[in-house]
Amino acid sequence: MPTTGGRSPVMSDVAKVAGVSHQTVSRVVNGHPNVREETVVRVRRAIAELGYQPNSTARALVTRRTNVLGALAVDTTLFGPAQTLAGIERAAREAGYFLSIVSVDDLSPDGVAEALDHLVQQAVEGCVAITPQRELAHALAALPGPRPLVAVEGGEGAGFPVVGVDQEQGARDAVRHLVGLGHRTVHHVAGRADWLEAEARVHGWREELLAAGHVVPEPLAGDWSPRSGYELGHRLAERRAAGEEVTAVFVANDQMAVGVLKAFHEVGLRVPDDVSVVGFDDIPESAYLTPGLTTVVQDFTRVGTAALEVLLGALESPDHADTPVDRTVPAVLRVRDSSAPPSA
Amino acid sequence: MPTTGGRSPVMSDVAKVAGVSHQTVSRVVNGHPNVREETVVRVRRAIAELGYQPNSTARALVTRRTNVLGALAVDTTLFGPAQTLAGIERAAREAGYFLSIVSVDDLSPDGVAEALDHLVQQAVEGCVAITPQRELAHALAALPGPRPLVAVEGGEGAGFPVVGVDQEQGARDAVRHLVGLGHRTVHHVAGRADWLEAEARVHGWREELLAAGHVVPEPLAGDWSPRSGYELGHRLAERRAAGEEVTAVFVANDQMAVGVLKAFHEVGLRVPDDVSVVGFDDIPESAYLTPGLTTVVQDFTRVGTAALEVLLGALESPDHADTPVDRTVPAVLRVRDSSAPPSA
DNA sequence: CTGAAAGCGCTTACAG
DNA sequence: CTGAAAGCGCTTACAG
Repeated sequence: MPTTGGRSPVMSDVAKVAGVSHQTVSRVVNGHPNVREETVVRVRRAIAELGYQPNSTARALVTRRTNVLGALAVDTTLFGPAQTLAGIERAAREAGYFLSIVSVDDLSPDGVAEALDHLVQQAVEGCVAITPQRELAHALAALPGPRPLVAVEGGEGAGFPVVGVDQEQGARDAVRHLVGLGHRTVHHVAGRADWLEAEARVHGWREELLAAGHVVPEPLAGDWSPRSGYELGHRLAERRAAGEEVTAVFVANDQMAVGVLKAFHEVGLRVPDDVSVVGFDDIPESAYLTPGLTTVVQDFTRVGTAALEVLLGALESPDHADTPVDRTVPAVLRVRDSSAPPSA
Repeated sequence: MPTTGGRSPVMSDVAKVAGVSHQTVSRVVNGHPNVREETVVRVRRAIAELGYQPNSTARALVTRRTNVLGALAVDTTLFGPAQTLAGIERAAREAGYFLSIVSVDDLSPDGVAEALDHLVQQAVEGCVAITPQRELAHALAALPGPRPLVAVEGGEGAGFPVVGVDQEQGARDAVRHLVGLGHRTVHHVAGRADWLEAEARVHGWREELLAAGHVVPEPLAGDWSPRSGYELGHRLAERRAAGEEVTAVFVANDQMAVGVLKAFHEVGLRVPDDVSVVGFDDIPESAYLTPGLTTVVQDFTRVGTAALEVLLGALESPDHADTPVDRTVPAVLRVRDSSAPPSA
């Protein structure tokens, strides 16, 4: 068996064993036509014999293509971002790309700049950014960074394509469902005020209520956490106890809905008999809460896939980078047991 | 302003502007000593002026260091793996490395081999593998792949360091808590049989029960999902209705515990009055379930950090790569409202 | 169908 | 303290 003296084999080692030049090895490795079948076989055999692995760094240097895509994630600890990231990863791998991730903990301009720099240093060919916060989306637009870039759930009009779930439509569907059940108004426990998704859901909720000719109560500002849902649930219960008409609540995510449910349970408010509750996200637990939570499903996998599709498109035809692509994934209402007509 | 005619500036462009050789630019970029202060200033200025970014690919080719670490993840959609990955990412970034992730959907030897190959192709300098399934851990040990490698929650004795939470101790603590409350036995809803963590929790549960001189009931095999918890919860309720003594249940994760809680609620079994329930993981929802779930906390962030520490150690001293550094992060019982003494 | 030459953008000795 | 030379492992024209 041929040896390379301890170091890992390079292309010319394979060439030597196969009795050809290293260019021919390169042709075989890259599947070029115009190589004699017999030569291909000989080279293949030499490759297998030596356990040769092409050096991707050397290839990248000359082709100027690193084959790596970047993902800028905000908090992969949250359900949505984690799901989306998984979808992106899978789509990237299937497209033959490597995926390098960097999460940004620090949302200050400096923090974001540093994260972007991390990606640029790595010479990613493109990047998808999960940018749910308004601040982040703006920083991204202003800063130099990897291009092309597509944003997930970021704000529109920032100069790059945006892919995301139709938050407003999802919120409207939730409210319409509740209104259709006969509720005369719907309260809202909102997500973090600095998140664009929270804003869009507030907007959809308000618009739908207005369209139905109903009163729009003051929304309660949460932070996505079960704890905030719990606290605001108690706040709503107090309002109800004080005489306000609280018969239906649209909660901006399922985790907060868990807290709302607990608060209502503690004060003896029955769901859905006394108050209906609708969430957003459809986390795995939602169907198995008591009662099963009516919610708005976001298909994060599809968002991830769509984001990568748009990115790949921009990579292939940089000129058409602003071609209109299908960037919005519909949200789907899933009715379970936590919503019902108001009791008479 | 100097131009580079459209292409991005390279080291020799900077050299020209600064009036030095490109080697001197290299010295400045890499912070080498023995460069005249005035020269440093000139070079720095030229770098800023041109917006020069060193080409990491070219550097990697000659230094043979890519500065990228790999992460092999199994299902980043699950709570634990996602958290761990986030911890690894942060630790890698702080150590100055890039992190490339590849998730493996297909657990067959071929699927795992492909995922490993993806990492090898990328010339990662090291890799951490989140390998909760027995099969995956074994495949990893048998297959060629990136080295050094550290496994998270993988099986011991596979030839590489393993970092993880002490599952068995966590399970024992949960059971001891329940037994200490006065329960004469504790039932168990287990996780997926092919997961090492599920196995370790079963083992800890059994050992503790045995140590306390109690009967060990047949465990019920779930799959981590709320749905399986729900179905098995009903199974347990039936057993109880049939006269079996079911007063305490240790559920292998919180998501299944959610399902168990729902099942018990449906048949009118009160928690903790009739049956105590203890989970595992401490997902964000757990404190806000009804009742608040007693559970075993896993510090995934710490696991991720520890994994990277071990990997970095192996990178620095390859000779001591097999030093026994199997690191174990303790699990911590968090008592809430779902566990209480058995009713008389 | 195949090989000799050049070069991708750096770093590492080696001189001076 | 600084520069000329060589080379990392590939791919891309260019010949033949």
